[in-house]
This record gives sequence, C-alpha cells and structure tokens, in this order.
Amino acid sequence: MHVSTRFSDSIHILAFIEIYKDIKLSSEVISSSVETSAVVIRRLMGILREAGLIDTKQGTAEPKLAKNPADITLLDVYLATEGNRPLFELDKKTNPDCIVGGNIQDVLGNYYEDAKIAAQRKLNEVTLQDVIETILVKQKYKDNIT
Amino acid sequence: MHVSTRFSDSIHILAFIEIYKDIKLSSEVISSSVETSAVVIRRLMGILREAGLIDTKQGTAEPKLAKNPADITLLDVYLATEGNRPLFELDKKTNPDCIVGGNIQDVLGNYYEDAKIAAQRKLNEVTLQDVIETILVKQKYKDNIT
DNA sequence: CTAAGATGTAACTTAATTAATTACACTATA
DNA sequence: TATAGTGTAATTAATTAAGTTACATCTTAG
Repeated sequence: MHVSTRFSDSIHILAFIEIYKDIKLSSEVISSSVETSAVVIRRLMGILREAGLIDTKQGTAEPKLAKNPADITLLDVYLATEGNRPLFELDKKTNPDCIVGGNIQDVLGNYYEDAKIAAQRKLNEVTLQDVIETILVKQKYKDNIT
Repeated sequence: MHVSTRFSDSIHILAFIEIYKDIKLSSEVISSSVETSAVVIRRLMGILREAGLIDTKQGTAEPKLAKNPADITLLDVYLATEGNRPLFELDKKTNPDCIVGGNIQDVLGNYYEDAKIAAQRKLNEVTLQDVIETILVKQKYKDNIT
C-alpha cells in the first residue's frame, strides 16, 4: 500500500497559510511547522497551485488560498495530491484462462469502488474551515489548562 | 502510500479454494491462477490461517475454508491482511510548538477515522459468497457470447 | 518404512515508491 | 543591484512489499 504523507502535509500547509495569513509565509517558515524541507513544501504548493487551491507568486513569500476555506474540502485536497487512484490495489494481471483469475479483477474493482466512494463522501463533508476551527478550539483548551 | 496486493490476492485465494474445492489444491496450482509464486501463496495462506479464515494441514494439498463463504466478509480479509492501519497517512511528527503542527494530527486523525469506517462498512457488506457468485455469473456471460 | 510431494517459514534479493537533498535558473523588491 | 525568495529538475536515501532460494517438517502411496 502506498504510504504517502502528501495529503496530510497539504492540508497542514493550507491551514497554516490561512491561520498565519498576516505574517510572511516563506516555504522555510511553513516547513518548520510541518517539519520537512522547504523544497518539499514548495513542491506540494506547486501541486496545490496547479489544482487551483492556492495562488502564489514567484519570489514573494505570500501564498494565499484561492478560495474561501469553507469551500475547500478534504476531498479537494485528496484529489489534488493523490489523484483518483484506487484505495485498494488490484493485481496487474491474473490468469485470464482461469474462472477466478479471469473475472476477479472486475468484481473486486466494483466493490472497491463502492468503498472508495464511501470514504470520499466523508472527506467531502469536511472543509478546511472545519479543520482550522477544530485546531483553534483544541489549542484554546490546551492554553486554558496550562 | 503503501501499495500492496495482499488483500486482493487473499480474496482470490479464498474464492479459488471454494470454487475448486473438489480438486487437489497445492500452492503451486493456486499460484498459477494468481500469477505469483507458490511461496507467496503459502505465506498469504499462513496469514489467512492465523486469522481463522482457512484450515490447512502441512504436507497435504487440501486447504479448506474455516467458515461458510457467506460468513466471510471482505472486511474480515482486509483486517487479516492489512491490519487496522490508517487509510490515510499522518506525519510521524509535526512541530508541537506551532498551533497548527501541535494539533493537526489529532484533528485529521479523527476525520480520517470517519472515512476509514465508512469504507470498512462497505467492505463488511460484501461476503466471499457474493464475490464467488458474481465471478460465476460473469463467467457464464462470457461462455454464452463466445 | 521410505521416497516423493507437499507445506511452513526464514533469509536474502529485487523492484518500486516517496521523501530528502542538492543545485540552479528565475523573480521581486528594498 | 544585492538579497531573499520561488520553481523545478536531478540525484540519493529510506522504506516497503514482492519474488526467490533454501530447507526443515509433514503426509501418504507403495
């Protein structure tokens, strides 16, 4: 299974850009929150720009969300970073001369698709706004008890 | 993201065992349908046995399902082969001194959990019996038109 | 009772994927 | 025009899973 943190990192970047929109947001600064390299951040921001989720201008450290946070869902970010690849992997090839091998890929593919759509519907219910608000509430709770 | 075909291969093995229960089922024979090596098949069968889905006896080429096919769901196979690992990866570590880095893992973890459960509910709705019947219907259709 | 054919499993190799790193051309602006 | 930044390609390193080799163990036909 493909283990990639691109999806999570990208949400992190978007939330960071929105919450800290009043300070200077170089890839260096963002990378210190995500704890990865600035190049990785810039690469991901390239993907997010390509997908129409942020606007950036070369040379200036001022990325902006291209939409209202309430209009960006986790599914938008997922599709931007992971594409619409299957959630569960099928074999590249199974024996077509066998009743099982010749049919199972289609059969499982359909069931997998149903499960993927169910997961994606959930991701589509959550907006960047929700993520940001929940982060801020959790932080308030921390600040309160310490 | 971790790309693994263990899940699909295991369903394949289980369906094969049930459909061909009257012939001799060596790991060699099964591997010719899945198109992988016999060792890989034996390794997966070890996992399926461990999970209580099949019974095997060393030396004999006669694996059997341990339950009725209608009582084995795709989720059972998924949990046996992939465990209950997250569907979407979180970072190992983000900056705890940052409001975003210090809270986002928990927040995303919860949303990811919702999506995972939605997908798993779908997998839990499909039984090995369903898979086998659909395979056989598809095959009948192929035989008919040729 | 033993040879042939199987399983079970460990150890190692290969392949594929992703994050990290290095390097550098290009852009903005003080 | 120097400084600080982005954009992106190319390479390296780390991780993971599949494939391979090897062999101990078990079953059973003869």
